[in-house]
Amino acid sequence: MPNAPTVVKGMRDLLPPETRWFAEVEAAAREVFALYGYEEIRTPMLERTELFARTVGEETDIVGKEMYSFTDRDQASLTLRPEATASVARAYVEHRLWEKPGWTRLYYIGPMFRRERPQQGRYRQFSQIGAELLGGDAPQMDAEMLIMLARLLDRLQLTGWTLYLNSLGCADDRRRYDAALGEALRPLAPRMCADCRRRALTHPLRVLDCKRPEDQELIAQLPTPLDFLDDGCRGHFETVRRLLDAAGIAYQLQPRLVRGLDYYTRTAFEFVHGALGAQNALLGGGRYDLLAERLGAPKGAGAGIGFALGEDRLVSAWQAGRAAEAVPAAAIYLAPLGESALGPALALAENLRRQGLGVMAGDARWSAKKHLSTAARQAARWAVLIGENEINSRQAAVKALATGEQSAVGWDQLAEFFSASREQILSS
RNA sequence: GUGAGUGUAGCUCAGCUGGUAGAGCGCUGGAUUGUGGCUCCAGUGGCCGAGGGUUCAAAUCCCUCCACUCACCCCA
Repeated sequence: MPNAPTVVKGMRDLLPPETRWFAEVEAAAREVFALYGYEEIRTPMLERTELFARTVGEETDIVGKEMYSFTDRDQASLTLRPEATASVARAYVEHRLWEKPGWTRLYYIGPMFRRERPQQGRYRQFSQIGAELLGGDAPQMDAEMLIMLARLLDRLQLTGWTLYLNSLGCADDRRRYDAALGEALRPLAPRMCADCRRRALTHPLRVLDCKRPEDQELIAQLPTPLDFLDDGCRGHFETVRRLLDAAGIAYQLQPRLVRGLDYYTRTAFEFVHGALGAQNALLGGGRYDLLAERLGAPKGAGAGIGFALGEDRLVSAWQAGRAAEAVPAAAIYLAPLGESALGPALALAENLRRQGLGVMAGDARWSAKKHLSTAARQAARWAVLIGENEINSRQAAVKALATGEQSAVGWDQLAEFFSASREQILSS
């Protein structure tokens, strides 16, 4: 097929059975979120470019070079969302959600877009599952969110992850820290790698998570944000840690953990997983006490904490530890033998579906052999053959594909037959 | 944006220092007139990523481009 259109670079088709893994992950997430009182929010995939520039940060890579932006016909600059926290914060402010009683708990599931060079675990369209807990600055919120995340990963029976925890401090701390870091970096930077020398000027915090072993010794001499927490932030962080300990959530203190988005303050965290290659961040998040306020929420009402989980990465890590089992799209395979059987056969299938039984049919022109072969390879549990004999006797030929046992079942007894068999299988 | 690796059948790949294309899987049919996943047999299937160059001769050597992958960067 010459010149046939192909998928856009960095984007991919998710086919069965992979779509099934995604659906399972999403169902588990919804289930766990509900246990903590979270409800779903759906915001548009398109936002004003300005929203991301103001919240994510003008200087970040995401805003600087990774956004899919275009000018609409009315000259408005619009952008395909690179992340959803900004959108949720925007909606929180726009609909004055702080006026509702209690903290606001929202979760979302959906595609995000960043124009990066694709590689393992990194796509230009990728799905994130995230949640935001808004309306307060209590350390209890931070702990609740991390506990919920640990529960979600447990619910998915995912193992092999590590929680990294840090505190970046509040705005004042950050200012003092940035100054001190710049100071400390001046004599050391010339001895570091080219990337670090560049980062020392553009984004000093980033120097901290340089992976070059040669630079580690120098980086170890640099101050970390933890050294500059004021009493309030230190107390906040200590409480979060105490609550995690009490809940039995293991974590690693990672003073050099840095978050990429500008709006983060205080608690920052990341769950990494060993089976993900270079892009090992399974989910990341943190507190953003000023985000919503900057978008117009009254002072104090906009504080919150949130996370985003890379659904594609989660599915990939999840699948890495499981054997693929053949699951039928429908348990019953209907084999109409010949065009003349088609009418009654389809009516029968429809009757079964009315009882909640899944039925998939094969082409009436196929041979019985081809039907059985197809049924078996589609992992169906039963094949129901309807031909002239069956129509004359009003008895369907039902074959259990696992055992090969075949029996004649009256048309009216079919639904009952399958229901009974299903219970038998489930109880055995 | 930078670097490296790889492009041969629908898929996974073989094809040595140039002589004009192969396997396994898949798919179709048969062994089995209405009975399966196994087995056996047969068949189907490729402008060897694209363009140019060297040569009597290029999948193979050289150049350019394109695509994919991984890594850097950055992040979920």
